[in-house]
Amino acid sequence: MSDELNYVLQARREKIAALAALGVVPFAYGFDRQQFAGQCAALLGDAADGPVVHLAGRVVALRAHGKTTFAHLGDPSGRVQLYFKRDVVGEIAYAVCDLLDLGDVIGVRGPLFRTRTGEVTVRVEHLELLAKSLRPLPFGKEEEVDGKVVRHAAFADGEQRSRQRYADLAVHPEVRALFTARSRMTTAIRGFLDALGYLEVETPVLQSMYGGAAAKPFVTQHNALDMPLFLRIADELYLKRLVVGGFERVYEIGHDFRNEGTDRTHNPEFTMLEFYEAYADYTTMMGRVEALLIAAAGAVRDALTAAGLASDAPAFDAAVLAGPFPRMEWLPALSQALHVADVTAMTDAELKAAAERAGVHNIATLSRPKLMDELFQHHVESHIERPTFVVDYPKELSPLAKPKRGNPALTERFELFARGKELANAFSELNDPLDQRQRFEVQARLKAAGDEEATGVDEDYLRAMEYGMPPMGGVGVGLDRLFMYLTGTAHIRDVILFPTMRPE
RNA sequence: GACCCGGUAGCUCAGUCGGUAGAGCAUGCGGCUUUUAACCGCCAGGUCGUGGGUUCGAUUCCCACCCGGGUCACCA
Repeated sequence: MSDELNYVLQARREKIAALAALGVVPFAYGFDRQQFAGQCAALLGDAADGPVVHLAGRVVALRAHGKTTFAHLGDPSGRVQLYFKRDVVGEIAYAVCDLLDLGDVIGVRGPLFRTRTGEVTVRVEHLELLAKSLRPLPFGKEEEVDGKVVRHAAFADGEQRSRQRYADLAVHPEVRALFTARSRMTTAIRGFLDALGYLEVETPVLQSMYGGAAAKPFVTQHNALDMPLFLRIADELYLKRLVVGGFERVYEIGHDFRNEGTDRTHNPEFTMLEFYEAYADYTTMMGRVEALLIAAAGAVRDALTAAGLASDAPAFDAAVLAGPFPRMEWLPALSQALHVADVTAMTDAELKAAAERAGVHNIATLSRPKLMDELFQHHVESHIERPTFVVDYPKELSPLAKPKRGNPALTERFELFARGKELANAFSELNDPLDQRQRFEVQARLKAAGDEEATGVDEDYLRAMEYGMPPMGGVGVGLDRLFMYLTGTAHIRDVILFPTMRPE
């Protein structure tokens, strides 16, 4: 998009001069707003005439009829019609009205009344231009059909809507409502954890050693210290240090960064919730996750309902979200899906043949547990529709989880799935520093062998653990994906205000 | 990273089997003092993503690149 002034932009700039000739400054310092558009209907009630209102907002529709003009003013509460009549506002103000454009930010004052067609309207007596719009916002025209708003020639280019989210938001109230719902969801999650005595903390984004997950990091450089720093790929190791320190229930909501490709479920920076609770095991955490999800869904449902956006998305599905969520054991579920008595009894050749049929790639390079994991993803995970806990993962797939009591081949780990996607991942956390050191060393060897996602030995973390780390349960929840699930949104870019994109 | 699709006016799109492009809305001008996808009339508006190539001539065909989307790979 060029910044050269085309005829449209030029015309708006010329209006600045015309306004100056009328003695009007096109950019104000403030306005004494006393009501919102959404209140007007109630203020007028059934009467033909109502009280004077002071409103501010953006001109979202404009219809000039010579010596009268109709417009709609949009503000955070909704929109209301404005009626400008030359005999009422006066010559000067009407001249200003004639210079109004779609998108201008204005303040108005005047009494409410009802038009011939019954619409609640402000009979504008006083008009203030608060910010002249010098660039046309991509408003579509709207009409009401059977009570529903139909938008014509709307701003539809997904790329531009993401790049210019300010314009997307300005012309699409329902997009504002969606992001409002996201904010309410986060608030509800904070409230849920705070009520349980959790402490919200902040841990480093810039780390000299990254860990807590397997992912390629972003690297940056600290000039004064002359050293490389990594953007965190997980919060986990710092939060668990805090449990050692005596903060027994901690959580953090923040961005993690992973240097990977983008697609409909991946953005290089994304919002992660992690929470850790001393003396809890994964069973306790399962209950926490279930209650947290229900609380989050309630907040999303309430916010969307308030905006008139009730739908059939999962947040509105009482049956799905009532709990308790079904539980499914990893090994028996896989055995059942493969129609065998015990998947662990299958030979390597049988597993590979099954993987072949499932369309798994690079089968030759995969270990037995990885093959089984691929089969699990293909045959089980992708078919899970309603929120379901998958419990007790094989040890090889869960390097950070404690062995399962009574069956050391498994770990005390669960993941929550819905609509075929992972929503949460949790364990009874490993708190044995000797075991932890061995696992770090395995990672270090992988890293030395060229594995870009492996991490090194975090000596400081081991030192913390050696001081004595209480047993604890820990959970990670990707909030972008949780919100996507609850709202039925297909693309992560549609739930992130400013998704990562190449520059134009 | 591979493959497929797309990029034309401010917005939404059409089109040119190769002869420098159209519509609706928006903008500008004129008319209209209760309209609501307001209406009526007139005008203007485009390096057809960028750079090369073929050609008398390229927005159209070819190549490369840029940006986006989709599928796959990757993402324990």
